Amino acid sequence: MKAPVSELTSHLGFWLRMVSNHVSQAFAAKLGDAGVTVAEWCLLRTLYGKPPIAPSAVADEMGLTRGAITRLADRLIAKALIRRDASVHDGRAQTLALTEQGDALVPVLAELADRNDAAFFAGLSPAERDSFERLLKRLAERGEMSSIPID
Amino acid sequence: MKAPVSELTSHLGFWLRMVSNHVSQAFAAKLGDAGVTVAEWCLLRTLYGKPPIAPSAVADEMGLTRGAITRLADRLIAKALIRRDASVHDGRAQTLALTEQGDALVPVLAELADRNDAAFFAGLSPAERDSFERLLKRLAERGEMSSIPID
DNA sequence: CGACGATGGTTGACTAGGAAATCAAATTGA
DNA sequence: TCAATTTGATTTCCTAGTCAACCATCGTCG
Repeated sequence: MKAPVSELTSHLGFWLRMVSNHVSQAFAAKLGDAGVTVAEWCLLRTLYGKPPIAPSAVADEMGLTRGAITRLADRLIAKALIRRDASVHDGRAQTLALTEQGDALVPVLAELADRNDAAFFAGLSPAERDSFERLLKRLAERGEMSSIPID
Repeated sequence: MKAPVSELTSHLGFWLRMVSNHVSQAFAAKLGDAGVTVAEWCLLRTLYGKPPIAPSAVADEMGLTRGAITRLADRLIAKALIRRDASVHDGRAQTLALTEQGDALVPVLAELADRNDAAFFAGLSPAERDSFERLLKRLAERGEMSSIPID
């Protein structure tokens, strides 16, 4: 007697991904209206309220490669939302920082993020939301997850 | 007095994505050892135990475009795991079906999926896992999510 | 002091997906 | 019946990542 092959839907990971994708796609659509992608938002938010920071540090924080940060930064520079300057101390190094426009945009996008999150989890009671958050954070901690999730 | 701009980490969606990405990446690595991607696994599992099915139906089920299915199928055909045949009834239509090798591989990959899921959620008690699943399914139902989540 | 390995960043080749144009076959209707 | 529309699938072009090769500069040590 052979065990049946498990369904895709029999895994918690399946439902996790399903819900996660929908939340992100809804958020991506809202951000899209504002002319930025999710990755761009993450970079903007990462730079917000901090002194200029090295691309390599951003790469570590966001869990992307340096090459990805170079290109991501290129796009945001083209949109005049961030600035790239040569480091004073190190001829190889660069720093990334928000422009005034970028700085002004972050609160607007943060508001979108707040609303997206609220809308999606409105179906849960406060107690359920709390429980959900606790479980997610426990899984994150246990799995030693740290970098900002992009895709 | 201005409200502070919310942190990335202040959103449930952030933690959801974080955990979801780690589960998927761990699974992707395991599948990678077996020579397939997550999307390929989803397609293989979708074809398993069914009569030959149209690419367009697969696209709907998996939530990918038809173009994506064409290419995904191309890759799996190159690996001799699936077969594409012209429909008898309709000169435009094709059907996709597992080859013998594909059929034999699915249970192996399903086992990987089972183990990946079990390992990741081992940190939760049965009651917690149950609660987590219930919440995810409620969110999925409420958000009218149906297609298989790929990325 | 000067060569040489390490480090910071960029670039090229590749992968995987989406949107829209395209092609061929089927269906519809005047 | 046959022209027009619709439908199934593929293809082209674009976006956004990775990996690995590369370039320049820094720091070290002989």
